[in-house]
Amino acid sequence: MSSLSANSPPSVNRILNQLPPEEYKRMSPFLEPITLARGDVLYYPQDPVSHVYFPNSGTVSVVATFADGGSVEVGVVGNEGVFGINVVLGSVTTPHEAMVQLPGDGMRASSEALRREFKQGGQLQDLLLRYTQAFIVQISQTAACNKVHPLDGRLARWLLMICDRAPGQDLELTHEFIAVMLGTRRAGVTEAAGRLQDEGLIRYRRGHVTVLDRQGLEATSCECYPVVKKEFERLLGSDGRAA
Amino acid sequence: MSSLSANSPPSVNRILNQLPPEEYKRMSPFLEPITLARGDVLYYPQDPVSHVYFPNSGTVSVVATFADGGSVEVGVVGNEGVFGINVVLGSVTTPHEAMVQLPGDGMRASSEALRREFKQGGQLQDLLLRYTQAFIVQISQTAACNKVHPLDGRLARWLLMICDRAPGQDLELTHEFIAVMLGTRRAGVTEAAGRLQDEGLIRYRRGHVTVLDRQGLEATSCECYPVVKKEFERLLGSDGRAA
DNA sequence: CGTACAGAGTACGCAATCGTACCGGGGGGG
DNA sequence: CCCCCCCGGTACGATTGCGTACTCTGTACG
Repeated sequence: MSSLSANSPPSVNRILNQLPPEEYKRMSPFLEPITLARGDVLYYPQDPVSHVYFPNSGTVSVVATFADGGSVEVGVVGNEGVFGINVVLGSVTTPHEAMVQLPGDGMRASSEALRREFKQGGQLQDLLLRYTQAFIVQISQTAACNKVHPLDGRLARWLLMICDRAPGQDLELTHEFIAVMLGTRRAGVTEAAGRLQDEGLIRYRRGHVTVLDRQGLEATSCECYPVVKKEFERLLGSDGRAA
Repeated sequence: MSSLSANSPPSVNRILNQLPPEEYKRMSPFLEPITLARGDVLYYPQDPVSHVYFPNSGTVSVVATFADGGSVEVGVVGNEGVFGINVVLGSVTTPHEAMVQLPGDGMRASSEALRREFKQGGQLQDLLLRYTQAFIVQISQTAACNKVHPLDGRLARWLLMICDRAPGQDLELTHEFIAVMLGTRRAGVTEAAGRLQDEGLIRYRRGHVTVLDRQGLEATSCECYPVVKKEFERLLGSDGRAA
């Protein structure tokens, strides 16, 4: 696995990992380890964001929620990034929700500490801004994708994105949960996932999805997957993981 | 019209307008006036962005394009913002296209000059980052909206967003053009626009759309319009325009 | 060992939108 | 002045996905 490449040991947050020693030292008093448990809601819409999260493993979904109870994922954060950039951009709240999708762990920093360090203008600023740009591309592509691409391709793309941010090929996911993320019916996911399984690309059973044929999935996925992946690699360094 | 409010004279870019005099003075040698003509493409996907655009009037659409020729708008920039933030975030290219939707004018700065001034960490940095956050919210909400909201509501929302950034109520827009922005069929826009017209909310004729009943449009629009608008007002100041 | 329940399979009619195509009118250019 | 073409109205079947609802089956728990 390329996950052992120098740039990105597995289970280490890649932004923190790329900080020069002295910057990391400055920040470390304000960093505390945390665990991310499945389904944890880090923030509800309009909640003040008191801490910024740097996952080491697991994934966090950024989700837009609607008055009628509907919801759609707009972005995913794994160990390649950070949740809470809004605080360095100038706002302690966002209208979106952040919830843990795949469990894992990570570090978090208080918003004030991070903002203070950001203002220093060092490497951290640079990394956070580059990540912001990559994240914007991810959201933008999702916006377009949600409109024009049919479910099968979007499901394949979503599984790949999650898989890129997960330690193995086996993902603990239910159709129900995937449906919430993709903004469709649970039954719709069952149908689409069934088709992917028939083609031998994935296998699933009661709350588990296993990726069997990564290349096949990429072929089924809509073109949005490579677009975003390439941008992440270009902006945050390519090492085959979480890109 | 509230467009005469102190913070935001009509036809002045609100980011440049909020700069302290000395910062504006530092930048002014690198600013040049430009006109934005309908249909101009400021940048094609993957083109290096040599200049950052600050519209005074008119609107610029950020559009995602697909291999099959399809396209969807992911965001709009008017005099409340800037096109090209990606260069200060760390990348001279984006995978998206920027095209002029409503003609107007504005200023542009060379990417290097802007990046240099941004690094100074003054008010410009603050303004650009806050705008970035607002823009992220706009894109995110669009991502979700594109998936779950029917065309009528999305069309109403889109017209309101454009109207907020236009000097008057009369917009030079064809159904064809709107269809490209919303990522639907031209015929679909004709049908939806017909319904809005039947309800007396808008009137249109050969390339012109006039907003007759703003409040009615807001009532028909999906909930995404107020969500984004409030964020823009909160982050960039409220003056009733371009928010 | 039994039961309760979450997760998944499936089916039905329906609504929205698609892709396409053809038509008519208005207005600008030759 | 006329013609052409851009713009908009409309129609058609096809498709995708929705809402709902009923069923079945692992599996966790008592």
